[in-house]
Amino acid sequence: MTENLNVINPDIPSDYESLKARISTLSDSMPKRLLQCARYALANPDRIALGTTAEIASAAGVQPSTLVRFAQTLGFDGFSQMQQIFQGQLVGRNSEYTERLTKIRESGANTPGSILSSFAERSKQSLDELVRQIDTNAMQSAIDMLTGAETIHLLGLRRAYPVVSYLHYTLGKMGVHTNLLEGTGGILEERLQFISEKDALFVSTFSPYSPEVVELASKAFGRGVSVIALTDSVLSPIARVSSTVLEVNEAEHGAFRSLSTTMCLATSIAVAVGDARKWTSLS
Amino acid sequence: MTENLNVINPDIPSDYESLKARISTLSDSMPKRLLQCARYALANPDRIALGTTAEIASAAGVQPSTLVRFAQTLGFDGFSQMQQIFQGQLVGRNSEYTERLTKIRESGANTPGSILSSFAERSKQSLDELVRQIDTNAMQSAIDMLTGAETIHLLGLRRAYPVVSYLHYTLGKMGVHTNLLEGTGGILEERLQFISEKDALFVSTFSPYSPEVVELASKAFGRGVSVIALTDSVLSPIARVSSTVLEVNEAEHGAFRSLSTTMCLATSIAVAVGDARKWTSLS
DNA sequence: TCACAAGTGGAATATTTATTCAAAATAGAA
DNA sequence: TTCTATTTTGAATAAATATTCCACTTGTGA
Repeated sequence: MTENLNVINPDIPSDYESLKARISTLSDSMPKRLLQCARYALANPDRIALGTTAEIASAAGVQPSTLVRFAQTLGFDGFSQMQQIFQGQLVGRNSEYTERLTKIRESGANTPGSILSSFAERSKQSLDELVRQIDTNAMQSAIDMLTGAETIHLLGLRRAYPVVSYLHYTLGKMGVHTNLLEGTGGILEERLQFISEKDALFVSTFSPYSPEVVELASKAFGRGVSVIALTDSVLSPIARVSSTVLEVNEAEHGAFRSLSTTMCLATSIAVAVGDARKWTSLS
Repeated sequence: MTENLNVINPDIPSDYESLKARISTLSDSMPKRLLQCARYALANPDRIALGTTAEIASAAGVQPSTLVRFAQTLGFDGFSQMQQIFQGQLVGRNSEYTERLTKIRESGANTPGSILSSFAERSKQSLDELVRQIDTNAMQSAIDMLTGAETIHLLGLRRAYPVVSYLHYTLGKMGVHTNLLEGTGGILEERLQFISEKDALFVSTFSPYSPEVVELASKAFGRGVSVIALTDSVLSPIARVSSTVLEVNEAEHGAFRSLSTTMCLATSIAVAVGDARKWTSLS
């Protein structure tokens, strides 16, 4: 490991922006090969972040040792230390959120305001991730299935219940025929007979997954019903018994998870389905 | 370098999506530690991309060698080969993401992606607003009332129902005694008698406000019960009949509103109350 | 309960990777 | 040109990292 001195050494750029600034200042007085490094680094930051000295050096047309000298010229101990800055940049957008979060955490204890800010920050982060990671094909096929269904059956217990009850409300308001499956155990099982193959089953469950929900979905799926699952991981047991899986990583604060992101996705789906139904019913 | 064989070996996932699919398929037959790796990898892909076996292993609570076995189970030669897939994902996404966003904005059409990103964008704005505009005094007094209450009665219909049902679940999980008021009209009215003055009533309603909710809150308030209202405007009829008002401006897309922001606030309150109760019950 | 298979931990090893260093090359000044 | 100060090179070295291997543990079916 590197010395602790570095942490307080003001000569070491601590983020990508200041590193870029440093490079541009020093580039005037740089000899040929170091300039070559500078150009390459600014043009291919991703490669610096992920590559090894050997790979990068050969791509930039210099020696590995030159790369080390380059990093040292900029104030770093060596190449590895500089590389971390490039890696931080690659992780990208998240850095601004984590920065604000540490500020919130530093600023003090569990005041209502700080809890709220923390949840809000994480929710925003989580929303970004949602848009970035969403499988639009899966989303489209979910919407198609829900649009084509005669009745949409909705199933979700515990934390997932608010999600499906909101879908029930929203879809209902748009004139889509929905059926909210409630109750547990045997009562729930009995509902299965009312789900026809022309229908769709929208099911949601999060870790720790409700066994009764998975089981009912599994039986419906086995009978040929379109099953759309909204869950938190592809490892979810529901993933194996559904036609389409929508994955969402919910924001959390300590051990507690909000529903912000999940609700955003659910609402979007409801609106898309409502929209699609409107067009098909008009024709 | 690895053997060329790997390039044509169909058993090796070549991109992040197929890797995820592979993990999902094989996770059934995975023993404890490998499952642990699988979960960690899916939850922290960035760390897999950038970390060393030692770092990742300790973060995931396994041995470095287990990480290697995990990669081999998925068909890779070793950890390093698997890591490349995660790195590829990391590089691709930033550029892809912005690219996708501009495409969505340009097209303007109501594709699933555009609806989702619009909701997500507005939700983020709305969350910012929430943190900025929240009346922390009101929030604190709401938390105090809910903490001091013997039983917390929860009331909300239509769009507000998911909010209170989520509070019901979350508070319940923290050991807080709650009572979710359901039904409409006369049935609802009858519940009033079970609300004691030592209790608190958490009520939520949004425009167009449910008359039955306002009426029940009004009666409870008249009888001296602490009423905490979560609504969308200080002009809400519920504001005049409650001890504390929490206001939230929800994100909307066209005529449709999400519940992201409201859920964020509700969760924060639940966590704060759970926290406060823990301390008071300990003393 | 036993025997056997499967899985796991962690030290030992092999490999890769960063870094150093001294010799060689280059550029600049007189 | 010659001398000196810089810069570069690339092999040598040190550090780190991934991977293997085997003793040990855990689980399983008879």
